[in-house]
Amino acid sequence: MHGNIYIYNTLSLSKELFKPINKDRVLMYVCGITAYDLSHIGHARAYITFDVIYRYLTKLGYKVIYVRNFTDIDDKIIKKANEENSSVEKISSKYIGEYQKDMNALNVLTPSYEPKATETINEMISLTSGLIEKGNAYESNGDVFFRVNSFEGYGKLSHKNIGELIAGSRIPVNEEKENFLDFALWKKSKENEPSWDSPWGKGRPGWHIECSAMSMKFLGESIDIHGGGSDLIFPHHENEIAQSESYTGKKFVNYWIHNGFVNINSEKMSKSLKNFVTVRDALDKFHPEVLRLFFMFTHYRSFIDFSFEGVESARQSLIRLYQAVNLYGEFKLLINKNGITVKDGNPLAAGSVGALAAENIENYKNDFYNSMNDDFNTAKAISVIFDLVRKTNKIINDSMAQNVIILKDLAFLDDAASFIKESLSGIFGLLNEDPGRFIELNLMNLKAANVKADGGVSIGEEEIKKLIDERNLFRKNKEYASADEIRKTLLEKGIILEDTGFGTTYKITGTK
RNA sequence: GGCGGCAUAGCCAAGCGGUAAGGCAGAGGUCUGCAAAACCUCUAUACCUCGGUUCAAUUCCGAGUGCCGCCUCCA
Repeated sequence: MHGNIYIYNTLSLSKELFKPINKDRVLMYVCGITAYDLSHIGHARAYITFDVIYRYLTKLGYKVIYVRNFTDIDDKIIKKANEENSSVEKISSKYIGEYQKDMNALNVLTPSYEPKATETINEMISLTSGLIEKGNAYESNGDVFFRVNSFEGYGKLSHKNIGELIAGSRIPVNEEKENFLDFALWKKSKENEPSWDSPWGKGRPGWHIECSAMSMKFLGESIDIHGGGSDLIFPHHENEIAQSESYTGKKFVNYWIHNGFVNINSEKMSKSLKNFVTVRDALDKFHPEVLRLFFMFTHYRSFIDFSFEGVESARQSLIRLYQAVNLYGEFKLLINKNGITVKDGNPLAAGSVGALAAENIENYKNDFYNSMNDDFNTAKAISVIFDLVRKTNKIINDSMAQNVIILKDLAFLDDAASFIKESLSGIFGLLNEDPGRFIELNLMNLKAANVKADGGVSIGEEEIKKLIDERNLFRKNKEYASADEIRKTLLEKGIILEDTGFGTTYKITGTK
């Protein structure tokens, strides 16, 4: 364990010391998707946010039981099924599948449980019955509504005043309801809609009741963390509290965590504005780790503007991280080949090899964990990693220049490398690719982006290699004019040459 | 109208009482025949405005301005 965690709780609008109900275990529930369409990057941000929280708490040693549900019965799904002449079951299972593909691609870990609403109907019915018995709900012509006035704490999460809500309402009054704020726990089903038998006739569950039912079924009556997008605060989460606490008489959730929204070019992302970006589209243009890093550069509660420039910036940053890992790998290889002398002893003169030997990896670790403990401040935690990267790059460069490294620096380097790996990979879900391959692919993309990816290349690998050999012969003989001529010829065919310490490599950029 | 949030360098973004993290871009340098890549170094003297509290405010309080979200399905 690394210190105390403080979490911003929507209930109190402030950061609170995190104390799980059971000190070794965390019960966490996150509202999942309604399966009727492809997921967009807003979903990606939400689930990456909670993925990092899940990974981090697990890393700290907590046994985290994480539930993330699927809403597979709902008005929108029914509408979509009708439009496509399909069935609710087919539509929901299709989009659940698509969602899982997206989450896997984004390296979002699978929660402990992923229940579907339709698998929890019995629990919802008994919850609803119980609420009627207690006087917190009433049946009205086949529908069952929650009586908002029966729950004293209504509004405590969204910090709303019920009286003002009524005053400001423009919603047409539903005649079946006693009060316009009352919300449906059970809906009488219409013709050709999926339905289940209930004490109130055939019907289907309302939306809010499912999360209470699933949360209680898998995690119990009181849990530690409940999360979701900030748009769910009202009315969804407010309603969950009302029905759950009325039913159990216990506090439903101790810490409410809500992530901020994703905007597109400073505008709210919405279907009516047609500025939706699906996860699919984003992954088409960017590596999943780039997207993860992009989100983690901003605190999870802030809104984030999704722009090409922003993600591009994150991509360059990720390359820098991979370059550092790569540099370290090459350096270790050099040491193994005895290209660098490892010597014991004290740091040499200030400013040269060993001047950094006093660095202690623990300082960086503490900074990192303190940042994460402060309401999961990934942006700050990442800055610590970048500091470390600069430090290790410098040590390696200095050592390579003098072909010598002292033991203390080497030890620091090894510790730093494993810490970078464990934090970025384990907690942030990054750096899971082979560094060399990642760098090559991404630098290639960078160039290709300026030319058009489909540029025709009218030259084979054999010929390229032959020309490279010819050119290197010219270079060896210092006949640079001829050497440059070959480079130019290849460039015209869409091939860029790069002379590295390991020989000449080439990249295909296309010619258009 | 009610509730909540945000305003920090060219761009993005942390910090939130003791004098400005990090990333991208940019500029120098190292390396290289040249180039590319990489690495290093540098890059904020009114932190939206005006008041107030304080020895000290970007950081707290008040007012203002400008954005944004929720109040209706929504991650």
